Amino acid sequence: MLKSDLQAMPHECGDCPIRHRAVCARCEPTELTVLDQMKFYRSFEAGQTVIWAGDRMDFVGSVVTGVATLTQTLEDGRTQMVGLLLPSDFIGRPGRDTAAYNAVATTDVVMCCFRKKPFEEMMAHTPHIAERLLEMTLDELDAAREWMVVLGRKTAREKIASLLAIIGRRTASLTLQEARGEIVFDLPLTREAMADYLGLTLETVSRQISALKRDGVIALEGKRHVTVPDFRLLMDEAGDDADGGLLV
Amino acid sequence: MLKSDLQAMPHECGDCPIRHRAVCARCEPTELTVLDQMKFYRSFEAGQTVIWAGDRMDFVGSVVTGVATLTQTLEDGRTQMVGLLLPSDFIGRPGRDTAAYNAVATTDVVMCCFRKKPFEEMMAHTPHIAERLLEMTLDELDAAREWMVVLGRKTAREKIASLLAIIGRRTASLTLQEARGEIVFDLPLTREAMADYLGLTLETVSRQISALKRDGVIALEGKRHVTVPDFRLLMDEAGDDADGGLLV
DNA sequence: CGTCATCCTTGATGCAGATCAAGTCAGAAA
DNA sequence: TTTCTGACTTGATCTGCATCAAGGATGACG
Repeated sequence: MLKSDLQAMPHECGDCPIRHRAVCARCEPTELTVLDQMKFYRSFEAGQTVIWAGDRMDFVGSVVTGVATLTQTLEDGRTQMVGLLLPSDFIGRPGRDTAAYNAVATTDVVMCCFRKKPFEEMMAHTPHIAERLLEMTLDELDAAREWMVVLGRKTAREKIASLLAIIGRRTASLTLQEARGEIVFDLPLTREAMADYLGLTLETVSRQISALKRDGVIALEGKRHVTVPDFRLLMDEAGDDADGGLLV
Repeated sequence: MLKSDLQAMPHECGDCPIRHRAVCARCEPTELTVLDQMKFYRSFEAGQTVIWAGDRMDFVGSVVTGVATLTQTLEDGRTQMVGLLLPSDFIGRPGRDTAAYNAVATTDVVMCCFRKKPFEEMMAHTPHIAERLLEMTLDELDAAREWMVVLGRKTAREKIASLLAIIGRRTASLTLQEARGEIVFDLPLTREAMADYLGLTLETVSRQISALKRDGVIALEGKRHVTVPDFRLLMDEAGDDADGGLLV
């Protein structure tokens, strides 16, 4: 655990897998050089906590590989996931010095971090970063609003289908599959994490996944490896009007 | 309707009621002069639609007075509110040319608008605007995440209490009441709109409001005028761990 | 090889909130 | 005044998901 915290990752920004999608996407070579010198990598094992809500947070950063979650907990233990962080997603809020949510790695995760202070100073001088961060935040807001529709108005079956569609589409875009016809991916979340995402219990998640399997909407190999024979069918089950093009 | 669309509002930015909270909050006098010349006011009557999802949107703007809602609708008519726009809140997304959601005025509303193109150009040259917009968007994202917890994990009674607390706190901050002890306000939403906010039916909203009244958590005069004798008590009913200081 | 823990599935039952169905109330129009 | 309409309330019943409970599968580790 300690070891992994400090483990160095000898990446150059130039061949960074999230170079064109992360907060640094718009930076010019000279700006990138500065960032390159500021940045440091941190690794987290699956299940490890990145930060607790309320704790002092002196860095911001991007998920390079892996999946992490943001969750909020009520005093009696009910928990709701409020963010699903995939590669290129940003964590931390400039201008705030404590974490607002629990962040947990659900797979092994590598993050590219910057100490908050220098990053904020750089933001003030480098419109390319603030610009990109605004764009990413607006995208996240759209995703949060789409998610609110799922939480507020969809049935359990539709919720599961929606989540599978989101993960499937994002995975497809990373692996250059097309998000139609057959797509294949691994679930990066336990049943419980899916329940926390969707405002359900893990039993209901399990039942609905079994039902979708029984109805041929998905096929499972083990508990995590999912094949969607017809993505169109899955989208229908999700109950959206449009094809959900917003989320990416 | 047409008349109200075009009605001019002879405001100077200097004495604008949302001057210090809106997207222009950080602008300097010279920048304000430019905005002052670009801006135009639009008024909407209660119930009037500001814009339909998917429609071309060639302006952005701020709510000056009144309350509007953003809603998303599934094909079978299920509706979820995804944004509640109070004075100083921003509507529209720079860089996008169609509306993503339905926007409806729920009370009479006055908006301060800018044509999108000139506003975007100004944003590119005026970091103060982009800066403030980033900050506001991050706040909205926090609010959306808080809302997700409400939608996903709270009971009907807690949902109602949460909504009353949010409206009460915001109203209090506008009218310089303190958000503790007794506070008094008018609901700017119908029962149906509250239901769409909270992912409930209007019957359940009505029943839970009656229950809170019966239990002395709130008092009602007519259907809309609410007195909260002890704001602390209402917060307890909302089931949050903290005092929800984030939302404002 | 067993055993232990974690994650998951499935069944039985209960209940919160949805749905269906009458009303009530207050303000506007006639 | 009556009538109408839109917003709201309340009651009766239904149902989707939660809850409670038991057991299965897989992999790590002795």
